[in-house]
Amino acid sequence: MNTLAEENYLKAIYKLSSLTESVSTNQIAAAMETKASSVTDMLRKLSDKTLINYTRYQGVSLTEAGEKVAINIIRKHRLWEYFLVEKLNFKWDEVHDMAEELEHISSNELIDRLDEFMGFPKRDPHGDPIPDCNGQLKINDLKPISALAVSAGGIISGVRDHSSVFLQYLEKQGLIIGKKITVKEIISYDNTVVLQMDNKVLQISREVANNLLIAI
Amino acid sequence: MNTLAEENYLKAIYKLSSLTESVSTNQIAAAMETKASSVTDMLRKLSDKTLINYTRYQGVSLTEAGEKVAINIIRKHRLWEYFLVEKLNFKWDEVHDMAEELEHISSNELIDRLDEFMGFPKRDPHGDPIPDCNGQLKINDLKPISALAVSAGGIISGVRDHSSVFLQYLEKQGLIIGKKITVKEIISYDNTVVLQMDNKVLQISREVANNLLIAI
DNA sequence: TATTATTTTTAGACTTGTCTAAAAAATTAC
DNA sequence: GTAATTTTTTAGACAAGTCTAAAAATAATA
Ligand SMILES: [Mn+2]
Ligand SMILES: [Mn+2]
Ligand SMILES: [Mn+2]
Ligand SMILES: [Mn+2]
Repeated sequence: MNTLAEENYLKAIYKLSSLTESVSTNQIAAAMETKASSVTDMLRKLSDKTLINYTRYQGVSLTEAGEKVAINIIRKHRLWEYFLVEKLNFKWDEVHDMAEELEHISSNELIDRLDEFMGFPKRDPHGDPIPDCNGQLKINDLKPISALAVSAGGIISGVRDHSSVFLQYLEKQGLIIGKKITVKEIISYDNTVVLQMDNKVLQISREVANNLLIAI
Repeated sequence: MNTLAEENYLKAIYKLSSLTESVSTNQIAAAMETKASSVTDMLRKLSDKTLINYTRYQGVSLTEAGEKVAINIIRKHRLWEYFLVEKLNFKWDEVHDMAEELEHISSNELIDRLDEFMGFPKRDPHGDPIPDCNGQLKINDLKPISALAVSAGGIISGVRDHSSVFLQYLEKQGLIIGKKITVKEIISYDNTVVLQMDNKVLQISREVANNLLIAI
């Protein structure tokens, strides 16, 4: 159907589309760690397959067909991540690269059975929603800790940064999904956030507060 | 490490090596459903990487490094097949193409954990032995029903032909792994084999008897 | 052994996906 | 509103893997 490279481009465009309506060549190049000229070549190909809307110099958006493909890749990625963590006992910072390969296994029957085998999980290990087999995706209902006022709180439910270093840092601090936190204070000098969690008090930087999501 | 194409060639050469010591270009081309000229190109590449012993016009054999890679691919293929049948409830004639993709997922840590998750199975759904994580592979101890004399018998333990049509035929006849059979008669005209299984008597052709393996 | 026939390799071309360097278009600055 | 800057596209090249057609080596045959 679609090549591995095509699928990766569609996924990248889909993710960038949540930020801005129209996605630029350079944005895609940065996200995929490739050159703008390579992106242009691929955009023409995806346009020929009517997976994207593209006119030269005008940026791109996914067509309905393209969005369907992208969501399916994301479904596979997140289900495989769930499998790796829940069934094979990997840690949440170890699974991304494996899922990056597994998401390209073509069979939809396989992924639907895997979904069933795991009891139709709703979120991946990083708190991201898993699209169902019809491509329905729960809208994002999480917000960063940095959006909370003093004395507000909630349950840690996701991350915005998926890098190993960040995930390992969170785990070391005990800031894992499911934990309840309350904002005790926001230090005005540098926006450091002081949190209450269990019976501990801990400080996190503005940067961390921006990338740690809670359900309220 | 190695590309998908390289891995597929190494696996094909490994399998052909069990029949003849040295493998020819045309044998590989037939097995991979490709052209001899394509094979020659790839042989030079594999030779440069010292994964095969190759001198022009002389046929090829795997080096130790090449054999290690091949066995690892086969390990992955068979473990994924086992997973698909035992955990996701696929039938034994449905899993080959999916395993053909999954065998190229690179992580060895993943496959070792999958192995552990399933309780270190010894054979795949077709009765083929699964190499362990050190590349140790049980030697083939099965033989075709066609090698049995009248009144001899054994337990159905594997197949030589992995095609869907053959596997579906076997299932329809109830000739599945684990069943005990006895040879009642061999019809001399065309070598049809008359079998006793449970309380039934059934006839299979020479062709089928050649491709159905038993442990004695 | 000389002549066929078969197998294997080379030569040259094509596709996919990538790159660098240069040109063209769109933005931003003055 | 022209000039400088940034963004995007084109031109041309390369590696991987494949193909067809032709040449070279090996094997079979008479
Ligand atoms: Mn991931
Ligand atoms: Mn994730
Ligand atoms: Mn198989
Ligand atoms: Mn098998």
